[in-house]
This record gives sequence, structure tokens and C-alpha cells, in this order.
Amino acid sequence: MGRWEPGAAGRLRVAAMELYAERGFDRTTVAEIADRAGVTARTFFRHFADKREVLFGGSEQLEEHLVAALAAAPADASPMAAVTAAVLASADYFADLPREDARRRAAVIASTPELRERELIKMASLTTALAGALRDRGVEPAVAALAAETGVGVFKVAFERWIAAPDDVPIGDVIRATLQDFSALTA
Amino acid sequence: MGRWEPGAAGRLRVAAMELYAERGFDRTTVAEIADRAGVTARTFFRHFADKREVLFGGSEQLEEHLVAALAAAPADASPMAAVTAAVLASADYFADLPREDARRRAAVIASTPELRERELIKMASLTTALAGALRDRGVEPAVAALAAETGVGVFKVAFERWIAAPDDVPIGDVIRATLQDFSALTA
DNA sequence: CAGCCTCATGTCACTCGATGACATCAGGCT
DNA sequence: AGCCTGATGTCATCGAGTGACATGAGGCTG
Repeated sequence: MGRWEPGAAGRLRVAAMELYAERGFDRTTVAEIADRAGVTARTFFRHFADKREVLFGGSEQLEEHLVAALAAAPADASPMAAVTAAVLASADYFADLPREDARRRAAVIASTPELRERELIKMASLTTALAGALRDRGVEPAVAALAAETGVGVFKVAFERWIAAPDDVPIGDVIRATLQDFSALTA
Repeated sequence: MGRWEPGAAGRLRVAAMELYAERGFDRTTVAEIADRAGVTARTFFRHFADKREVLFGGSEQLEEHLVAALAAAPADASPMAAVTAAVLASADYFADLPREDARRRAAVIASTPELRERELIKMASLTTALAGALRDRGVEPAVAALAAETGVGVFKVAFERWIAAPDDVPIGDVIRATLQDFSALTA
């Protein structure tokens, strides 16, 4: 594994992000991304299932991380309490990610319906995973689905708030504030 | 407007639904759908933006209906109460839709990630619309987003339950039961 | 009634995303 | 030295989606 410049996947990710930001997702061809990364278009599709997937690298790890946090909650915790633990656990996942990177990525995704679709299905996958983890704890399916749906909803809102917040506001604070707002909402 | 068989859009919708159900979304070409509907592929794209959109006809009306219901809630109703009114209003939107049709459509969508993506973005659009309607009532943006996110989550779960329920269980009952489960969850 | 206009559709040509089949070649292994 | 492996390049092809232009029935106007 060394004949070519290593790290093709990483170069493709960087090139794609740059080009999507520069001229927009639709006005960027896979061939252009591949060129900038020094490979062919065929190689692009060997690393990423499609033109969108190149922007959604770490989503599986996030999912695993939150599921693990949910599973680690005390056995006698209520469904909402377990989900809350999972949402809070997202903080340390994003802790080391420069907020400016997150902003740029979010801006690109927000500007293209196709990319928004892809992000939404990642969130849906997260919802399904959390619901499954809840059922594993003995929570009734319908209740598990509701709790997962709710938790991911809170996560989405919190993430958007974090993007929009000043750089000195830590993500944990944003999440806790959002959870508090949610409590007030349903009180 | 009468030289050709009228109702091309409707015929295309029927043909697409049939073919997607018969052989799957990916193994169906737009040319085949158009053939069955008696038009050309070019005409398909004059009626529908892309191959998926043909399955998501009434989603704008649903959105308008729920937004109207939310707006019609008493001015002093809480955000969650207003959202609850909107979710309940979906009942009369689906009242006249044969449940078997809904089941078939849901099965096709569930079997194809691409179609799930499209459905998710319709739900996201609904979320945005409800949040906007809440802000119009003077609800704070972050709270509006949370309430809308929550309401659509409940709607999703209720709709799935309705699909799975026996034919003699009215949709209103399913929605009310889901709302009750949600209350219990956050109590 | 002739001529014109409109507008949904057909036809043609083209770009680009995505995939399968096969070739290539550096490095490791026997 | 010869073989195997795995990432990549090359070639061919399908299908989605779009722009430009042609066509022809029905309605409208003079």
C-alpha cells in the first residue's frame, strides 16, 4: 500500500469540501474533485458511495458514541433520562472539532437540498439506533421510538445553536440549555 | 388543453407506483414509467422534478393544512398545545385515504434509501413550516424549533402506528394515543 | 373562416453520476 | 525469482436530468 500518494480518501474529502464551498455542490463535478485530489473519478467512487457521502465521514462514529452512552445509563433510568445522557454525550464528540470547520460544513449542506437529504437520513439512522438501544433496555417499542425521535430533535436544535453561538460558549452549555428549554416546553 | 389524453401527471403517478412496487425503485427507469403512461421520458420531467418526486404529491397540502390548524389555535394556547392541535388536524387529512394505499406507498418508500431521504426532507420542511407558524404567534425561535421538532416526531410515530394498525382503528384514536404516550414520557 | 397564438408534448443532443470489466504495477511473501 | 494482493487507471455503458427546437390541436381575433 504505498505506490501512490497515500491518503486518497482524505485528499478527496478536502478537495470536495473546498470545491463545494467555492462554486456549489451542483456546479462541481466528481471529475474535478478527483483531479484536485490527484486521482481519477473512478477512484472517487471506490472511496465514497456517491458524490454526497464524501461530506459525511464521521457519522457512524457519532452514532456509536451516542448509542454507547445510552446503553451506559443506569438500568433504572427512565427512557427520557437515558436519551438525555446520550444527547449530553455528543458534547465530547464535538469537543475537538474546530467550530469554524463545522460552520463551513453546515453552510455547504444547508445550501443544497440534496445534501440536506443526506444529512437527514443520517439523523434518521441515529434515531433508529437510539430507539433500538432503548428497546434493548426493555422500553416498549412505541415509547422507544418517541423518546428517540425527541432526543434527536433536541440534538438537532442544540447543534444548530452551537454553530450559531460565539466561540467561547462551550458545546456542553448549549446542549444543557437546550435540554432545559425542552423541559420547560413540556412542563 | 385536449389534444392528448388528459391527466398525464396522474397516469405517471399510477405507473410509477406500480413499477416501483413490482420491481423496485432502482430497477425501474423513467422511460418505462413514461411508456406505461403513454408519454415520453421528457414529459415525465416536465411534471416531476425527478424520479422520486412522483411519489410525494400531496405533501404541500398536508403542510398547509397543519400550519393552518396551528395558526387557528387559541392565541393563549401554549406552544405545545398549538403543536398538538396541528398534529391532531392531520387526522382529517388522512381520513379519506384508503389505508391500503398508504401501506403500499410506505412499503415502497421504506425499501429504498433514496425515497426515504426524500420523505425525510418533506418532514423537515413540515418542521420548518410549523416552527415558522409558532414564531408568528410570538414564540421564541429556539422554543419554536423544539416544539416543531417534537410535534413532527410525534406525527411520524403516529403515522407509522396507523399504518400498522387494524383497519377498524380510526386514525384519530392512534394520534391521541401517541400524544398520550408522549405526555407520559416527559412526565 | 383564415391566420395566429398558446402550450403540452415530442425529438434530439448532451452532460454527468454511477458501475462493471479488465489492465497495471509496487510491495510483500514464499 | 516468481507469485499474490490491493489500490488505482482505463474503457465502455447505462440512466438521470436538461436545454433547444419542432409540432400540432384548440382557442382567439379580425
